[in-house]
Amino acid sequence: MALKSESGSNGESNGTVSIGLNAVIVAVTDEEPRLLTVRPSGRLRGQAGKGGRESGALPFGPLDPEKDRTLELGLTRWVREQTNLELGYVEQLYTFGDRDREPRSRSGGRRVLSVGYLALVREGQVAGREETSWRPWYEFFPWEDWRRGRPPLIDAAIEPALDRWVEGGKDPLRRQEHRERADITFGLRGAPWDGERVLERYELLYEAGLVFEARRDSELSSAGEPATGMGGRGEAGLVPGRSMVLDHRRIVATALGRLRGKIRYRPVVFELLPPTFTYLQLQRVVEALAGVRLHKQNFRRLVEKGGLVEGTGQLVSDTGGRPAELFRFRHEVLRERPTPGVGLPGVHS
Amino acid sequence: MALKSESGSNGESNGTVSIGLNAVIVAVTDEEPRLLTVRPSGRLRGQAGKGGRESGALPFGPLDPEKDRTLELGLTRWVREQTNLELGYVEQLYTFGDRDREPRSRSGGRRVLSVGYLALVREGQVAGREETSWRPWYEFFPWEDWRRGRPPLIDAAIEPALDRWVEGGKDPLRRQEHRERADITFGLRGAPWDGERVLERYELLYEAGLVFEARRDSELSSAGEPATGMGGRGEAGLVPGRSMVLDHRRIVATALGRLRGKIRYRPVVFELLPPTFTYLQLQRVVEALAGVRLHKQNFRRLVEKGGLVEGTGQLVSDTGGRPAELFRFRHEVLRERPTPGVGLPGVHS
DNA sequence: TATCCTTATGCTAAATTTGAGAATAAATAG
DNA sequence: CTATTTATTCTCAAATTTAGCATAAGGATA
Repeated sequence: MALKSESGSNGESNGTVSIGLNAVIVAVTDEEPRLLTVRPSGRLRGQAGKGGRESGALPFGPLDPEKDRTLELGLTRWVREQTNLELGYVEQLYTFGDRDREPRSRSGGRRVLSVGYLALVREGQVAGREETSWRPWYEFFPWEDWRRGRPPLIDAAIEPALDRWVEGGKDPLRRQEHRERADITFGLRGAPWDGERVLERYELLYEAGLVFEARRDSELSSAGEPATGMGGRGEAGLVPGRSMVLDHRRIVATALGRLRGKIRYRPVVFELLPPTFTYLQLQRVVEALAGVRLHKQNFRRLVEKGGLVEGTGQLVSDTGGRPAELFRFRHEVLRERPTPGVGLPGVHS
Repeated sequence: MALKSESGSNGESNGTVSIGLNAVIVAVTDEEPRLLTVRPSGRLRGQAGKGGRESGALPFGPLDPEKDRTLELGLTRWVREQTNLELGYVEQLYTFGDRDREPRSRSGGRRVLSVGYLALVREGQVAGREETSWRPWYEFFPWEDWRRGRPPLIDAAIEPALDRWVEGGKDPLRRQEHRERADITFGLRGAPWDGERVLERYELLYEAGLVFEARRDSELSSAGEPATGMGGRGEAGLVPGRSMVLDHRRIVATALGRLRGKIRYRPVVFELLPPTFTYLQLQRVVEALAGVRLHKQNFRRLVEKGGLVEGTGQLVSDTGGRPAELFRFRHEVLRERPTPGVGLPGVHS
């Protein structure tokens, strides 16, 4: 038998779907990474956050198959039209196509895929629309911010809840797997914390029914059994953290994980900084993204040795101490080093 | 004005497109990374390779919006149905949606997006269909295989061709940019070679009109001017390397780059190996993927220290020398180290 | 003004990791 | 038995990283 690809239409799909583009637009202001959110609307309004915690949504727009030559151009076009933001760095993240990503009416029976993008903009730029706001990233993922040490909510809320989830496993083998997975993703019982596993952590919490979206989705799905170990008990037993509409928090988790990985081998941080900056500014932005504090002198040495920046000779004296020199990104580094990123020196200052 | 997302349909697209899933299925046999290709068919047959060099296509299948709950399940379903292969490791690569990816008739006017996946299968497994074949990866990208040193075709064919491309730039600024880009992506004029920039290299060659696909696409597009610096001169001036249908070679380039990056921080190599293996087998697979030779003793030390494998006590004596011990992947490493990959020690044996 | 506080920047000693290869072990081919 | 081949263990020097110490240079304040 021949492969399907041998058949007439070249095998590239028969059923149709519509495509939405979602943008995770990130900026860092006041040492806080933020993302641009819009207020959820229509039948999504109030879907999340009924328990008092308000919810957000990512900006999105449809792909216009006629006008938009490429996905990325489509994205930058409607972002420009809607928010006046001119996206510099844009990177495709992932295409989300689970049928259940929108549990209720499936857009009139039509399947909706959404292509997620990560975009970085300079500090200070803001969209002027009323419905949009820059929200601190870590409001959605409080357990990801280790800049002031291990977040207390891990021991206080997450670990015990995950323990319950593990215990609730059907058979010993299942429980063993759950235990393993919980330990690895959240660095429990001596396992190390891996800053890049943002998505794994969110998905584990979802599976364990510990984030709002999980409960919302299971309540909405008329047929299916609810995910392991959760019932419709309001917000009781939920882990802290602002929820989002549909699967948007998952998309943001993907973005954060990707960005944390990327800063280490590509000079993307500079997309978030003004043209000139001090070493400390640079360090604060890296720390904000990585979610950890870094050793100042070693960070400096690493960046220096990497040839990532060059001094401008100018000094700024609003540092609260000795004036600091302003540096700028050294473009030439791109042709000198294979992986010009900011290696993260050991944590803590 | 409100964002579009405020409007009724939740903003997620209006126009419809169809979705194809493309799989880059990789195995390593005889120290050679190979990918599963199918013979191009229908109006694609003979589109590429008319100059004698035959062309290939990636296996693909449509997404069935009704049946397939998730994209990944859809992929594994039709791969299983068509090839009997049971995909273990599957990773989404990228969604390709350029309108011009298929220059001619656009599937009856309907836009086609394709979601590319990377799948790893164990050495030895092969699909039984006649129309499929495992082709060495580096036939498509001869310049990526540095295991026997810098590929001569870089100096012989690529560098001079890129020089011409650079010289053909319209203005000095353009030429400067082209020069920079050529140097960085191909490691010319003292710039280092970065094994992970596979896609950048392919795209540069495409832009410079040095791969078959570029010429094919520009000939097919009735309206547009041909890309800089190429004309319809048969295969003259093309860089060696087997071409593929549509944008499939671009997808494969994405896969190779991603895989090269990934082996360094996730233990994915083991997906390509039998359950037990010798150090040299492991090393050969890593070398095959990375496209470089590694220092044997240091590689061993690195893998050992990383706790990636554990000895089985069994020996195999078909090594041609002293018998080697068989090792297996140590699952526990996942909970011990944040980034359990095979760091690449310095090149050369 | 002298002192203290703060941040910036330079420097170093110890510990680790890496790069290159010598040395030894254990098989097979003649 | 000897040469050859691959496996495995060690060593040593060079490079990098970690964790601080020390000095510089502002502003604030007694």
